[in-house]
Amino acid sequence: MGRWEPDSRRRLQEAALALYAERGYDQATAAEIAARAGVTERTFFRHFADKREVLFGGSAVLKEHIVSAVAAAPRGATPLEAVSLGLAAAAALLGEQSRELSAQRQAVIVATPELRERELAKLADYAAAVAAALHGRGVTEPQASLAAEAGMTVLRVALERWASGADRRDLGKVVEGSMADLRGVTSTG
Amino acid sequence: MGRWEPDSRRRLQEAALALYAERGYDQATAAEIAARAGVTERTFFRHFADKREVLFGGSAVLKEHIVSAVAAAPRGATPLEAVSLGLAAAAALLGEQSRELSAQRQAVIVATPELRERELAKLADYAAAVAAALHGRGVTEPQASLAAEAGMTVLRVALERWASGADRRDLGKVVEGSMADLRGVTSTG
DNA sequence: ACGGTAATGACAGTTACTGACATCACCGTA
DNA sequence: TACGGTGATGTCAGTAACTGTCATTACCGT
Repeated sequence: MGRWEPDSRRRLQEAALALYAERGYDQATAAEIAARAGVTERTFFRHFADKREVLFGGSAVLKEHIVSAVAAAPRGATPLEAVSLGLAAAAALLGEQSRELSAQRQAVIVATPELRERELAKLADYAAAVAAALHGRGVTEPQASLAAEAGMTVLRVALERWASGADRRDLGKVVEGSMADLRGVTSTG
Repeated sequence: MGRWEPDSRRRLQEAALALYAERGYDQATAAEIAARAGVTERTFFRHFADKREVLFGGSAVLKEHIVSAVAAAPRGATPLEAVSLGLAAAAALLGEQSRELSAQRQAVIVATPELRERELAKLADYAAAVAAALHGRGVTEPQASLAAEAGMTVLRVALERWASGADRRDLGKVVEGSMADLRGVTSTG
């Protein structure tokens, strides 16, 4: 550890979310965020590749949880059932944080095109990893990619409904409901 | 029209694709693209919001085609059937261009994270418009969003398979096949 | 001939991001 | 206890994406 205040990474994340929420993403400079966190701008970019990434600091952990759950699904599970288990794991992890904080983060993302782009890219990254996990379960292309992509779509739709308050249930329940809706759409349509 | 060489927009698009393909996206500066097109850097940014957008110049037209086809689907069509008609329209439009040019463009996009992000954002934008068109057909949420998102996923997966040469059939056929795969995955899984 | 207009050029300025080097506390070890 | 290695940070210069503003110029209708 360094000799300065510890947790600079966490402080940067909190400062960024606060500033983005206060005055908007593009009105907040990296230098300002760093100053609020008590470090220099250079340190900001040592911890995060760019201004967007600071809001997605936990994505690697989330990805690992999802992939592990998919890989650990019972042998008999169908591809989409395995994906559903991954989504449940994601919901459990995301549900740990306060709904209020998640809602603030999601509000900033929804309000900022650049951040929405990044969120989509993260989900696409998860989808690729899930597809690889499905390959490991013997699922072939393009079924693996389609199941993974469909699952991430379900997660995103559910997350939006949950964070916006449109659905008051627990995130896990919202995810389950959205997955059921997807099945309904694709089986009858 | 202006008094200089016309078609500056098209020239910029061609110059950008060529330079991105030659030396990579981040090794090509906006100034270089503009110079090759015979204009100044400022003109580049008058035609395109940023360095990425120059590869997505036809997206508004494509979006219109998709939405129109969805809206014009027969009354009895299910949501996913309507979306399928939109995908067919997209495939028809994209199939007009030479497969070689499309493949070059797709190769650049696949090789560049920033461009992949933008492509995902474009597809998400199409999905939102398609969902709105489905609303106009009486489809409610979340079925409309899920059908639209699933459709755009199918389009993306099919486009990758087609442009990469993994599937030698016409784009329309590849799209149909991917849609059938999605139905298979979600009905049995 | 003339005034309006749309596209472009010219140019200064901000800011995201990078590379290179210096600095400083901590830690193991002699 | 002194000492060298290490990791995180500071400092500073530099590139390039993008923006605002104003001047310029051909075309077009009257």
